Amino acid sequence: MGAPTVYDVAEKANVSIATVSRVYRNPETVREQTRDRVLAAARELGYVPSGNARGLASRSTGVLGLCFPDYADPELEDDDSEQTLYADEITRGMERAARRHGYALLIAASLEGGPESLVASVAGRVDGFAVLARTVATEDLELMSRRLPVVMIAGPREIDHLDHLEVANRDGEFALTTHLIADHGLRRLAFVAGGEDSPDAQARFAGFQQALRAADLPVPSEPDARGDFTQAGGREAARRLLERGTQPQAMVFANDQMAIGGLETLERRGVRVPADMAVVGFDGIPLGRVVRPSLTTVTQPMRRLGETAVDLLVERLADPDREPRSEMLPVTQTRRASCGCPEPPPR
Amino acid sequence: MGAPTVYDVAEKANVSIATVSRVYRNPETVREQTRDRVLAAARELGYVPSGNARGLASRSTGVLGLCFPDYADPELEDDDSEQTLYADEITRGMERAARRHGYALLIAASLEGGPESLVASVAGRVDGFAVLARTVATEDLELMSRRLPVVMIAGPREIDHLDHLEVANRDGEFALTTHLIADHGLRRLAFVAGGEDSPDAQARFAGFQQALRAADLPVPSEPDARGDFTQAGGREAARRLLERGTQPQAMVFANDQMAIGGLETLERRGVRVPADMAVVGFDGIPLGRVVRPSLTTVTQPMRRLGETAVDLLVERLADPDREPRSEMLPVTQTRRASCGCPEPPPR
DNA sequence: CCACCTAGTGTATGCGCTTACAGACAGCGC
DNA sequence: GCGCTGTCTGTAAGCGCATACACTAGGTGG
Repeated sequence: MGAPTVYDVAEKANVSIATVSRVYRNPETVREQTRDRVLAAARELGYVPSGNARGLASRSTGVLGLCFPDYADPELEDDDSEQTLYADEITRGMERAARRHGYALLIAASLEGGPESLVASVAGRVDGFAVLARTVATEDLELMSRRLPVVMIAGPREIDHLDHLEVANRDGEFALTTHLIADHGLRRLAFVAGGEDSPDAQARFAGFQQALRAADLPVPSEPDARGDFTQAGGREAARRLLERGTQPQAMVFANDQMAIGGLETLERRGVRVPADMAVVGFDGIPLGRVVRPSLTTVTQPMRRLGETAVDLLVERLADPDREPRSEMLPVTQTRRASCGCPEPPPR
Repeated sequence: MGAPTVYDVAEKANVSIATVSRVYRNPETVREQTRDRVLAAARELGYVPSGNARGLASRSTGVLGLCFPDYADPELEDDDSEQTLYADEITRGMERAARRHGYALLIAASLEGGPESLVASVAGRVDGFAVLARTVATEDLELMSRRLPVVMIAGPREIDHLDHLEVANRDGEFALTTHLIADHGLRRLAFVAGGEDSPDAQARFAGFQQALRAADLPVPSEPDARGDFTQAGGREAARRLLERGTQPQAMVFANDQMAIGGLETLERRGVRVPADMAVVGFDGIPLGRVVRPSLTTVTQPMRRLGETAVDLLVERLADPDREPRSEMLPVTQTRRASCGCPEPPPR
């Protein structure tokens, strides 16, 4: 029953446990002949080093953690796919980068069970972790960051000694809006915001405003409509915008899901896109490539977000006293048909 | 620098380390007053139990692992979304179930670095793990399964003492094909297979054959075309099928991505779907709901797959001598427009 | 030929926790 | 009053490994 340990291997290979350990930690310090004997014994016994013991002795776990929001309610399905995708792609990026650095990745969705259990389930098991958005209560973050490196991804920068990572929401929306104005000659643009408190949506709106200002167009102080980041929200917002007195020439949605919902409403109302109405989103989800007309959007570097998060953690692990860093990742513009640009080839 | 330990807390709370430990493991065995004192001290010190030490002492890590294929090549983008989605949804399901059972989830994509590193990075860190598809080399599986519970998800059952989990590929394809024949009166059906060695695709083809046989239609011994599970593969396969002498009335694709590629080809060639050609897929990816015509398919219970995997692991952890189990999860049919059924309402 | 290194290995300690086991102390019935 | 029970807490022995340090054997240069 009991799994084989260094002792078993040492005995079988006629060496001491220290040598067995060295074979795994610093193979170059062990004579080749001895090393082979140990590895043979290990293989024969089915020995695998215990991560626990190793971690305890070397006071490091070799594991990085990621806390992300648990949108994955069984009821929800497609409308949450942006959010899960968001998390999934970041997870993937982190996993790759972590592995490259020799770490494994522990993931933990939040909510349910309270933050207490989240913190407990992650902290003490990892060497450092990343927090996606506002997943973890501030006080817990405070607590944890006293113990180990924490990097905040796309979340509020409430704790200023944490490393921090975000995407250029504002710049991206500025550039995209400017594209509509400058390249397509549009003047009446409506902005559909997301959740009230989403810093992402706020930054995007700011970029939108900035673009109007730069073009000497009237700058609204509030978004023209508000959705909740879902397709349904986008459908509804588009409906309301169509019912206003003077219709806009373009709808700028704070994310792709809403934009796609907006396209549905427009199609049903017989409004031609992009001829009568330009539509753009934000995020760059795969769906945007498939809907008709295909969606012009700002593509976020999700995977790089995850990779960079790991890089920051690894850096800090190497140098705990390094100054906290804040990085902003650039976004790219994806011009497709819904803004009036030509449909890109099918690849 | 050193993080606070039980000793620090014990000293501050004027108790022994055993009591501190008990406060966390078996709170009910500690007098309330003592417990509060300990918790207060812990909070003040910022104490969090070390997972390593805990695991070592109690010989269990409280962590479950998941190994999945690393499709996430930076080059690939949308065409791999089915596969990543597959893995992501299962991951999500596992994460939820694991948390429900009090476990955390460690994930590890394979490839790159060889199986050695995969095994090493996961085993010895977890109490058990799930393997998605043919992610792990058989010999490593053999090795690992001697040490801890392993459940194989949707992979070959090469090792018969492992718990095993799959979806009803054959039944699902049988039912869907039968729907085309019985409800839509189609007689000439073509099957587009996936990768040569995919057991999933094979089972689906078997279901397809079975349906033809049941309807007294000629049963092909080989798929009519073969793709590689990508949209591009589907486009190409559809093209070849159209160039054959007698065209089929329906194309049955082994997965949704290929089916969507097929739709593209058909649209470009002016073949009306479903009037001139029915198209069905398999998987139930979100894209299928959005493409026009919307895709009829067999929906896999991805998330439940993950949840069930965890259930199996937890069961086996509780009773290591239990007989190995093999479960087959049912699939559901999703009838949309591409087979000739009416377009479902937009939700 | 001896002091001195170097490469390779062994010994012993401790990482921070869990958990038998033992002890202390109060309440209880006889 | 005594033993007994039950409740609460402390003592101590590891869990499986990493690693500082000690040690050995074989060079090396003087």
